[in-house]
Amino acid sequence: MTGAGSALDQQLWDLVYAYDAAYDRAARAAGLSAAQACLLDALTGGSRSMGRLAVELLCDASNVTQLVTRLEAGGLVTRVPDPDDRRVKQVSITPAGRRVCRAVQRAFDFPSDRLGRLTGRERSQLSGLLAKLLAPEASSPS
Amino acid sequence: MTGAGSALDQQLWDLVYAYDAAYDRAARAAGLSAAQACLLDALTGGSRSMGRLAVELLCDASNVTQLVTRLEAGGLVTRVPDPDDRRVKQVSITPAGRRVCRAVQRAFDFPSDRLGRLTGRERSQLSGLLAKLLAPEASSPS
DNA sequence: CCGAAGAGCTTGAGTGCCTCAAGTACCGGG
DNA sequence: CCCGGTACTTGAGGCACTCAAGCTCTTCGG
Repeated sequence: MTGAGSALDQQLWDLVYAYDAAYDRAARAAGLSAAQACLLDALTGGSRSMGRLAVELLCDASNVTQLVTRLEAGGLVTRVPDPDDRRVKQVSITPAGRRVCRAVQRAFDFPSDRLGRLTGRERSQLSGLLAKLLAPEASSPS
Repeated sequence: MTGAGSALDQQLWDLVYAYDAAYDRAARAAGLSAAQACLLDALTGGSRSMGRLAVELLCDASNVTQLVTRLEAGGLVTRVPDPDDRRVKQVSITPAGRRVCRAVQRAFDFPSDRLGRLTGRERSQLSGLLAKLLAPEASSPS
């Protein structure tokens, strides 16, 4: 009725909705926004330049500037000029930032809680199905 | 390494991310924000009061006021005082609103595209798994 | 019938995310 | 040395969202 509409569509919507809400709650519980939590998480793998963060987070460079400014004000990241190329700023997570990041992960119990309801067999089934859903577009040949 | 971290966790994240992005693109292609598209979609089932919308969309009443104001300015919804209780405003979708809403649904090809990759058997498997994930908390007994 | 309590919506102030357009500082090649 | 391009920042502006106040209207007790 509503359009495309099988029950599966609805389930998918519900899942995404619940997931988003849970992530937002987890971030907020640690005093961050979802965007800030994402940025911080991206830094757990090591320093990144502003530009690289913009690419990874799929957003504008000036947006990264603002996010980093806020996080830096909170002492969660540092932003230092790269000696090799002084145009570049290297952003790193601080120990405090790492703590907060872990707090977010701990508070984000949605995946473990929910996936924990499945048996090992079900999990691998789900993984296979998701892989099929997520596979890159098999685009038409030239 | 990153934390909780199985491949399944990552797949779930990727799915949600792709889903969100697709919805946002679909809404934007129709000239709406995601929030506006949600509100419009909620109205396809019939008129709703402002308060009811706030409950359904899980947000503040004053937020609804603003969203409706914008949509009304675009001629996509109407807001008329309820004759039975003149405190209440009934919000309804207009024909133009319905058209835009359908445009969003048409542009939001993510679920049909992706779910369309599965066989009927796989879809019902997935549906079963999602039902398990989405089931309300089986809270502990007294 | 009146006045107080409360419901429903709006307004105003404030925050954050996000984008685009300009601007600044710096690299590298001619 | 100058010029084009790169990396980041700044400024302006839009939208989503929240909280506190305010307004209108209903309801209920006296």
